[in-house]
Amino acid sequence: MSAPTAQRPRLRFAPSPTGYLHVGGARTALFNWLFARKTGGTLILRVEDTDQARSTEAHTQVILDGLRWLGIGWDEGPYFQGAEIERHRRDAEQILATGQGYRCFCTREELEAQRAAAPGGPETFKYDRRCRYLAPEEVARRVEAGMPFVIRFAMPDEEIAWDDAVHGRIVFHGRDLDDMVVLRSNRTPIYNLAVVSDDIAMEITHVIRGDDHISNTPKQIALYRALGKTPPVFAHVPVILDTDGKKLSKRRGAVAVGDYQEKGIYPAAMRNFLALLGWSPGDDRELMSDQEMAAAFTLEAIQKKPAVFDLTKLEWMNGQYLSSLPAATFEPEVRRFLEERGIDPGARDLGPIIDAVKTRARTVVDMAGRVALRLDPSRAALESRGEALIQKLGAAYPLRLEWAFDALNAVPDTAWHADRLLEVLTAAATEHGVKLGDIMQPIRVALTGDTVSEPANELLAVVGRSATLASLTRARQARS
RNA sequence: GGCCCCAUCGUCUAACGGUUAGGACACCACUCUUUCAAGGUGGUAAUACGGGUUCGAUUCCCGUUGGGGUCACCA
Repeated sequence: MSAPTAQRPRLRFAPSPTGYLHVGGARTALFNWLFARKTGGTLILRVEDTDQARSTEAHTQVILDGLRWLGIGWDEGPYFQGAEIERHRRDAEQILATGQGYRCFCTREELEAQRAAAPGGPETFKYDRRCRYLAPEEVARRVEAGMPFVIRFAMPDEEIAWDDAVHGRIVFHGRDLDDMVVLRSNRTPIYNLAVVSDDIAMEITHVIRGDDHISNTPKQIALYRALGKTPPVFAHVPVILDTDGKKLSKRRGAVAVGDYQEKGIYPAAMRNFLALLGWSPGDDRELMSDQEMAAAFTLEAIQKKPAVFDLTKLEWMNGQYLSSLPAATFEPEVRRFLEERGIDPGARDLGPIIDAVKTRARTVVDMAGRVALRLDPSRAALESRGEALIQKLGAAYPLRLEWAFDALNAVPDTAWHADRLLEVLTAAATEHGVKLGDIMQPIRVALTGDTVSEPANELLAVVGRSATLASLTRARQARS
């Protein structure tokens, strides 16, 4: 019962607008996107908003924005499931009309009572199918009397199996499955029916979705059969776990893609990292472009087991992107961050500063922070990563800053460039009988509050003469 | 509890019967730069357990253990 592989695959990503865009969902979208690009297929975005209670317009926006930020585009949509209720209803009626479904008059209260009284606990409750065998006259009488009813699907007592593209063959049996409701008493469709109805209407050929849908799949396959249609290829991708092996949760870390945007993760790095979470090209490549990933992508190469989200590796990978891309790539984003911090770089060209710091930055936020420090070193007081060095040096710290000050003070503004500054500082170190590093490192700490930066002479060149001298004076006085 | 899925270094993974079990992050060491990083080189570190099948199992089968998913008039 393999899928109808049409010439061009048709994929869909179908989020529910009941919250933010989860990184797991983002990765599912990414896999769909890569597969579509690999095969020349069409990716459709479908918003599954049939849960009126929880779906909101705002959530829909957040999800679309997240996808756009990540750089995952779609070819059709967004379509809204809620707009297709009439078709869902028709499909439910067809199931009823062909004898594959039945009216159930049991009330929620009755069902709840039965569930509560289930011997093995509420989790073990299965509907006893009492309405399935109601006499036709009785059904007619109740309908006549205006009794409310739902339409249930009569689950066939047969094997339901499929060849999952990532898991291989998965086998269920109809006897283990409930006679699920497909149409509520208020005539609105239940999820599984809506999904199947939509996937049929959209001629979806490949359903790539989360692992948590595995148990829905046999139910949906049964519905395809009932509607006389062939099911698509299914590919169930595993979930993403937190460092402690638990499901990624809001409490422990960032789960929404918006969180990563705020952290200063670069979208291409995020795509690269997410793709490698549960998938690999089969060789040792890690830093890959979208084109390379799409070319190497196959459903079969997706990992069966859940992957742990390693933020450290994401940041490493992000750093790789930051240092290899031109400064102009990040300038708009850096300006945005500066603005948020109330820093106005004016007309100054940020390019050279970004180039100076990008090798050492792991996130765009980190990068922007370093840029801010070079624009105005007086902010260094806010940093404290150089504290250990200052403690270690003790009285030598202000002394070395004094040497640096004297040497630099003699350099005229017109000669204030990296090469000249290196000569001057080297001479000063020699004169006082210390290593160059012994004078460079205190300068670095005094200006940035950090022990890590570009070469100190380059740093000074970017910061400028007056700001440098002012900073050295301030740092010295603070410590003497 | 029923049904289903899963199991290689701490983490992401490669090896789809024969490898000294490879790569990456992290960590450690060395190296380069008369400075910190970055880079380069090297190192520590894994096939959950027990049975089979086979000349030979990370790989195939069964079981155990351990994780996970799911069981609504939610999606």
